[in-house]
Amino acid sequence: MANQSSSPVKRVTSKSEDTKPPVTRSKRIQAKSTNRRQKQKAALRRAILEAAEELFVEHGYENFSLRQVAEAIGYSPTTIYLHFSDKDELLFHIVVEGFKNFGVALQAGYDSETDPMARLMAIGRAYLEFGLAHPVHYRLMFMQRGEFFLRPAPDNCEAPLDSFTVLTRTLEEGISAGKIKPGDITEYANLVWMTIHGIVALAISMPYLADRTYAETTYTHYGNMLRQYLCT
Amino acid sequence: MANQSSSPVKRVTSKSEDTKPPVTRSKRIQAKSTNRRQKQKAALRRAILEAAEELFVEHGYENFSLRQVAEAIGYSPTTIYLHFSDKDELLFHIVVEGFKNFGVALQAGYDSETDPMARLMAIGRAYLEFGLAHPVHYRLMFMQRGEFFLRPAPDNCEAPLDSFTVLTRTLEEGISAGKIKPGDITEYANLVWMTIHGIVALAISMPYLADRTYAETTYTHYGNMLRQYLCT
DNA sequence: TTGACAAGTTAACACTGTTAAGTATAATAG
DNA sequence: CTATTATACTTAACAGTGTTAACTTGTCAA
Repeated sequence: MANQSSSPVKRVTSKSEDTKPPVTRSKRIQAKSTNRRQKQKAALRRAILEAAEELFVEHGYENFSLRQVAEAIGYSPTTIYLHFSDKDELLFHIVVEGFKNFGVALQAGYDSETDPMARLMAIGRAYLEFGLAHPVHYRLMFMQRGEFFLRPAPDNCEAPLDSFTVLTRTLEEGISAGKIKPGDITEYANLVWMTIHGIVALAISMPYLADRTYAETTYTHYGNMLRQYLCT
Repeated sequence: MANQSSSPVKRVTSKSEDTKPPVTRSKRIQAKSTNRRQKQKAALRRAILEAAEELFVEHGYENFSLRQVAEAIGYSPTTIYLHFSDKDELLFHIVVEGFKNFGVALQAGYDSETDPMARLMAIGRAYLEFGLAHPVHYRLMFMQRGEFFLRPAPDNCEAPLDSFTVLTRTLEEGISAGKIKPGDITEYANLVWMTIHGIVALAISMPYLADRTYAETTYTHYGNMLRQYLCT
């Protein structure tokens, strides 16, 4: 245990490479210390994000404040600025998280069927369900802060736009399989996206008028209309 | 000129009816005075509304403040509260004004054609143009404050919902004329509304992605799809 | 032990919507 | 003609917001 060289000869390992564990005790302590500090920092960052997510869903976009987040995690409001440049960056991370779940939901719709047109309808249904289940997220993602949509994702997260590749792929496969009329895939994707967005968006913005029942019946019409238009 | 009875006999006219001009000079002055004051009050109210409208369009929903309005009209912020109960009521009046223009635009679309299906498409086009021309209003009306949609209009203004009667009427006439497949008119109206809303809303929320060109091509598809679905 | 750096806090600025209290002026009553 | 009252409007304040600068405190390296 005390078999370590405590001689003043210091520079045993190169200073710029951390691949191998340091030799001296002080070096090891130092390494563990910085490691612990980094973990604490990451933990606090995650705590901020989780509290922000929760409070955002609870209070909505308009009534979501950094001071609430600070109070929730038991830190001073300015501490948040040590981890996020401003409120927008925090919101953007909520959006990225939302698109992650959104993409998974659409993919699950794709996976639930094998026929291209059935897949398309399943994706549409997944889209609808996501919007109705997470209205506050959906608002932020598609209605309030649309500029986030094209913003490059922070770190090895997929960009919001990537959530839609499953849609274009479905359309491609449908055309290739001869089940969907040949046509511009981007135009098709926009048509599908925008129309289903209308249903979801109005159901969210005017829940009393365009509630789930309305959304359902409209979705049925929407499905029939789309099938009639896209099917060969 | 001085031929007026200045005798102390006062109560010639009944006190509760203002239909006839008062007899004594003091009564006449009083009447004109209150009239002038009422006009001034109404003028200030209108000035507030106009300044609010302008600043709202200029700065958008998020950055629109009562203090800005007050500064624009040269009054203290609290003066606004003598004419409107709170910020929401001011916004609601902007919405009502927006729906007025919106209804006129849709009606103009209706009037521009005679065939029911052509009218439907003209209404859709008018809807699209309104949204693209007045994105800030459209946001407020359909995306940000959807709860205003069913709120009863203030005074002899038509309610927001009334703007859509032209749509249901067109569908009715189309079915009656045998040009549109029989079906539930409300469901048809919702289908038409929600899908066109999706196009407009995304064009507004993501102008860089779903710009006018995208909206145009999608609208073309939308029109064809709708025709195919609704036409007999 | 000293100096540098990191983490976090306090105080402040410029805003926001909104309310209560105060003021000056005009209309009315005696 | 004076006294009161109502009207129109303002000032000051409250509680809240995002954000910045300056300060304190603790940890580590030399």
